[in-house]
Amino acid sequence: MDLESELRVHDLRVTTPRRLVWQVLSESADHLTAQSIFEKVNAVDAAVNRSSVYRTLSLFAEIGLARESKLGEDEASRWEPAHADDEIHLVCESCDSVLHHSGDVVRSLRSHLGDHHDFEARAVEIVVRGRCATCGPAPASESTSEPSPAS
Amino acid sequence: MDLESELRVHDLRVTTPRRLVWQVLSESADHLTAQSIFEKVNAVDAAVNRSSVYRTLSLFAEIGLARESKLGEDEASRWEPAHADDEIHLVCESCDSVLHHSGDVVRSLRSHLGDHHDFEARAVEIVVRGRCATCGPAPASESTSEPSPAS
DNA sequence: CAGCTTATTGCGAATCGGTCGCAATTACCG
DNA sequence: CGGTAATTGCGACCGATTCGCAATAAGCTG
Repeated sequence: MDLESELRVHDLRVTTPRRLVWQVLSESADHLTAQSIFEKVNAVDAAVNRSSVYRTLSLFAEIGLARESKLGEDEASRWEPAHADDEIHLVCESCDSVLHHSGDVVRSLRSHLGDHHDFEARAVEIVVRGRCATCGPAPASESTSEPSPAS
Repeated sequence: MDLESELRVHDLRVTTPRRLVWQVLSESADHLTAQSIFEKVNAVDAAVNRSSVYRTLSLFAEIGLARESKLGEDEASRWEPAHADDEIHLVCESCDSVLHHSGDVVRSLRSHLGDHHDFEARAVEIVVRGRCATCGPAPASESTSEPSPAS
């Protein structure tokens, strides 16, 4: 996806903060916090301010380049390049990894709500917290901790 | 549900803040913010502090009396008496009402993730934003009028 | 390239939801 | 009626995010 043209389409200027934020965002596979994006950007160009990063991120969200999601029960927002809307987040509480899953859940939920409950779904947000395949199928009956707990 | 016994089961003391918070929480049908709960509680007994309300709410969440959810994209957490886990929130962006919906979505999502993806779901959170039945099935192509913003 | 206009930035202060440390209370047990 | 640990009230604190405003610079236009 081309940042420049995407910005131009919306009559927005191509600036250093925007270029850098986009670079960081699209290069990282992970779900980053605004803070860590700021740090990465700042490491490249110390002149870029935190506010600009925040402003740029919400701008990107508006024009559909980025997506914000609150994954942790408490934590700050996480950012990622925009995806298809039908993505749900699987957050592993053991290793903190975040998987994407796109199935027909969202689609069928949408139509179910529309058909039977007259509710027109616009945005569907699904976050599932649990344990991923790598961290073992079942949490030991007691110790609720990392894959290699110090017993 | 009986607050006193529920607290006693967990070796917790029955105090004024806890009694009042529970009263407010269970009497209101709505999804309240900690702030508004504090205000209501405070109106009854001005001696109750904000911190206590926060502490009480998270305590209630821990012992399964209350449930916290982030409904708005940005807003503060909302609180409600605990429900079955299989509840999803339908937030109407036109009238701001919040409906509950319990279907097998959650259940089937759980088993699907478990069966096909080795992901053991613990907590499933689904928030659907859109338009409720009352606010009209389809948003007029332009005028985003609010039929009856209420509750 | 120089000049102009105005979108965007940097800066720092402000806001806001929520948490914390600690001394004063107070619920509950005997 | 104590004794004692759980809980509270208080106020300072925190981290994420936002805001106002003057300075800067992107993108014309000539």
